Amino acid sequence: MSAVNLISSCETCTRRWKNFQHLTKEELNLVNENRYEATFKPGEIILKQGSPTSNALFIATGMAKTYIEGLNGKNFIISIALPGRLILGPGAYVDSRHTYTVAAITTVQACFINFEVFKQIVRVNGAFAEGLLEDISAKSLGSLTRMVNLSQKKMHGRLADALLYFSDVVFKNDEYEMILSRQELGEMTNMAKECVVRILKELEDSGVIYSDSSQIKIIDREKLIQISVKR
Amino acid sequence: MSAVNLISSCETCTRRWKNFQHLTKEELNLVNENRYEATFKPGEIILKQGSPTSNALFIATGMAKTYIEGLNGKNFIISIALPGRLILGPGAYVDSRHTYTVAAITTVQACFINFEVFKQIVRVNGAFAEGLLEDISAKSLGSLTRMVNLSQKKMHGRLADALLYFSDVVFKNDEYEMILSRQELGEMTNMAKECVVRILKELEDSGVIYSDSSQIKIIDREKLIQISVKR
DNA sequence: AATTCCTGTTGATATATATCAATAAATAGG
DNA sequence: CCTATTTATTGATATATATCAACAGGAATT
Repeated sequence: MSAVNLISSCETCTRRWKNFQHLTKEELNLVNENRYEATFKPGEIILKQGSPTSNALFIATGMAKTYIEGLNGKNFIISIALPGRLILGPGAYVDSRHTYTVAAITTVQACFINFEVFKQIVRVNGAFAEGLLEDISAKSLGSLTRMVNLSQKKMHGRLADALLYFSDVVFKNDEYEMILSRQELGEMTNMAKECVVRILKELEDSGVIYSDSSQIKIIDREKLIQISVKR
Repeated sequence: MSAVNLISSCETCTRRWKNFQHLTKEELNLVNENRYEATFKPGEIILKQGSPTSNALFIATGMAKTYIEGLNGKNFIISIALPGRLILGPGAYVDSRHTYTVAAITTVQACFINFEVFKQIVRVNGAFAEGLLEDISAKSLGSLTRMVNLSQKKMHGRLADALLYFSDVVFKNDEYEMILSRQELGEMTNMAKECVVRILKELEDSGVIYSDSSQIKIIDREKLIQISVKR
């Protein structure tokens, strides 16, 4: 972890969380004075599940995975953490513990904001509080939808969902590098890695996607959406 | 639905949401002036998924089920709605639509609070906003935990979880009336109704619970918890 | 009381999915 | 550049779970 700040201030940061727009100059300064930066190498853990929520996290550059360490050491990948997004599990307002682990996938430049300061501003700034409520609500809605999808869809549909998530949310492109291993794709879609391999191959054989071990290209998006909805 | 209010005011209501303690007398009056009551018969729909979140809901007496209407008309039961709890899906702060349907199980006396008024108070009262954040966060954390449990546990563990939920959260008693049908228990634990029947029988045969079609009694709680954790 | 319509129950079977074992390919370290 | 280690792939098999079919029992309706 580097001790030198690469970002000069929150005020001028181009990748900052959208909700910071509701802060006064003084509040933004307060945030800026109570943040620190760190750089993580691929694979390194940025936040550990169960540790105290001393900080809210933001990613300036790079990508990370957020996951819950579940039963028998089996992980459950929740999302890909991206620049500009608040990374703060619901535990912050429940048991003051991080709900999930965050681990760097690429090199990650991270920004930590003191959570007590953050929380204090939430108390006095209604618009900021509402922005946080919107953020947490969106994530909560996402969890509910995902829970239903995981429960009611078969493997093909679940994997299609994951492929579309990378295309629509993570890379905003029909062609992208698959930054997760087959094992990890399984941890995201609740399937065994062998099944991930087999279904990716099926999707390729039927002309829906192109795939080699590290690259994915969505060729027939309509069909992929159909698979996502129907199975 | 009755037009007469059975509850005289929020100020004196003994079943009100805990977070109302942070409101000033004026704010509580404002809430009270912008609420209306209604009584629902078993089976009736109180809030419909997808409809506008014009109101936050509270239950004064009775019980309801909250569920998402998922794929192919298959429902997913989220929780049992109980008196004293805020019933407001995350959609309220995302797309202004109810995320799930709420249907009465018993006769339900419900209290509707105008959501715009509610939201306005959130903006100006920091402690109330924080209380709402805690409430929403607790539900979000619950969803995440549930998602992992549904994904990683086998049928026995999932059903054990449901039985413990009724005991610990809904009835606070080791013996209770099973207010859901086998079909609905399946919609809560993601299993076919036939499997619910079979596993309930197994649990009874092995002396963990007593069960007839409408009554459940937890006989060996330790063992039930063990099944919940291990399978 | 007869009828209808649910819900619950049971056994047989089909299907989805995980696990196991073996090998191939890719990657990291020396 | 070679070796060690992880990751990907494939086929065979085991397991978990859903579906189907048939019937029983209760509650509601006529």
